[in-house]
Amino acid sequence: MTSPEGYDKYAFEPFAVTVDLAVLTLRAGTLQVLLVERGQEPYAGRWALPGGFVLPDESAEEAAWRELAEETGVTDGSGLHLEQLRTYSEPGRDPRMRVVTVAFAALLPDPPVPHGGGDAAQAQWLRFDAVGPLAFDHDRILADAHDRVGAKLEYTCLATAFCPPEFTLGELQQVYETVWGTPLDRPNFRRKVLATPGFVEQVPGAARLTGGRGKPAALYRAGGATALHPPLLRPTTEGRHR
Amino acid sequence: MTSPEGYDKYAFEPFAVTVDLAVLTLRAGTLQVLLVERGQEPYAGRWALPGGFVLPDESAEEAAWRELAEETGVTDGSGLHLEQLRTYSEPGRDPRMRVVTVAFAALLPDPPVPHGGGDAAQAQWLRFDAVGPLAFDHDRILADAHDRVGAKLEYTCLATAFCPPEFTLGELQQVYETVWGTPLDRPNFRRKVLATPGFVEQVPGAARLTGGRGKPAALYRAGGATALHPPLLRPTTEGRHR
DNA sequence: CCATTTATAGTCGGGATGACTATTAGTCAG
DNA sequence: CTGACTAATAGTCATCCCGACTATAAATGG
Repeated sequence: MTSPEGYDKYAFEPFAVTVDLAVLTLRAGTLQVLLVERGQEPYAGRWALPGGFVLPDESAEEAAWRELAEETGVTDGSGLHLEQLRTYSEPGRDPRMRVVTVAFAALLPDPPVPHGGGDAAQAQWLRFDAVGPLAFDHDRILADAHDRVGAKLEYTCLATAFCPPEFTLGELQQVYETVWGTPLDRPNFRRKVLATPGFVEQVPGAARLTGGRGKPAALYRAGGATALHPPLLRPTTEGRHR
Repeated sequence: MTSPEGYDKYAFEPFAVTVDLAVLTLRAGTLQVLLVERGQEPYAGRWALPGGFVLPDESAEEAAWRELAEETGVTDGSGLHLEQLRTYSEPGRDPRMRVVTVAFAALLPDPPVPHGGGDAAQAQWLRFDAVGPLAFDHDRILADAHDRVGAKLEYTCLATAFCPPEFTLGELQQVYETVWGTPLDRPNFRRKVLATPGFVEQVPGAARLTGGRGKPAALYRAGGATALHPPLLRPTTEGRHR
């Protein structure tokens, strides 16, 4: 029997606890992931999610923020989304020893962080759809992160976490299209977003030319809302969602 | 630096890893939680979520199933929903030592499990809305479980996990009303559920009188679908969702 | 100055949903 | 037996959301 009351009477096995980060961003219209190349066995030469041990005096969340700063160089977490995904604890997931990992998903706007800011190993942005098999169970973690982000786009304002502080509705739409892998109708997307109170608010006078061509677009910033009601559902493909 | 590559070179702190279970059921039209009374400090005499250590050779999921069986006496997990919630790892959450807990939410149909089936301490069903302050951070875990279940009712078929194998639409509606704490319009609920392919399927000839009074209701069982498209949103209260 | 590109405005029909009303089929009290 | 009461089921109706589409505006580059 293993009741938590029995700390003194019953043995328990200590585990190593780590965090693993699925750091996602949108670069040049593609979804990209921050990965590090492993130098040692097991899985030497393979790509892996950045991560590390949880220190004795910090929570998994704090460890995740710390690792994120170490790998990307981000110093202020403002406008940056970090969210716990789930915990992976299969006994054999690390061949060396028993490691329980708390996985996080992090979302960054495009231009920032030239990565490798600190002493950390060379972290690299790779295209999400081009990552080969990763080390450990990181394929699974990354897939779960993608699923979660895709689902949360439907019913939260999460998409703005991929955007710089000011953005056009076209850029916001690109977030949805890229993560979901589906084209969306522009006028309908616009109508929906603007009809959701608190999703975005227009920056008064400003306008930006997306790349030079076409009519200049109005600039928006994230509004105060966090949830979308009703949700912005992706085109019906029948039966999704975990 | 705390790279996972440095197992041999860098120290890490071993943690105790536990699972905690928010076991929910619907009894007599109320949401109830399975709790155990603590006999020892800290929090002696307080109610706590059932849980225990993860054993060396099992995953957190396996530990959760084992604990669930120990506390409730359920032997087959069929028609029983167990889902990982998130992991709580704040350094001070257990005053005795560093304990990282992986929390789960479990959903059971009403009549089963007279609880305390085995050797475990006296597990008791308590009304969800009447639980006092719980031990450790279990209030938070329980609240998170309730939020999660409420949200998943909107876009999954999870509600059937609270129902016996065969149930009436009235009973299914009661699940929604009890968890959400909102009354729903009966004809509209019915229309919505029946219009969602795979949510429920009718049991051919059967009918049951809910309690004796009123017109007998047709019996249904859970269909093959897991997701609801479009979702069954709760009455607009503006701004929910985590 | 015309083709191209992108943003924005607006239209139209169908479907889902909220608010109701009506009917059916039982139990229970007298 | 009969009439209240209860609960399930059927149906109506207006509104709003949404997908599909057309049209216009404002910029660029030949």
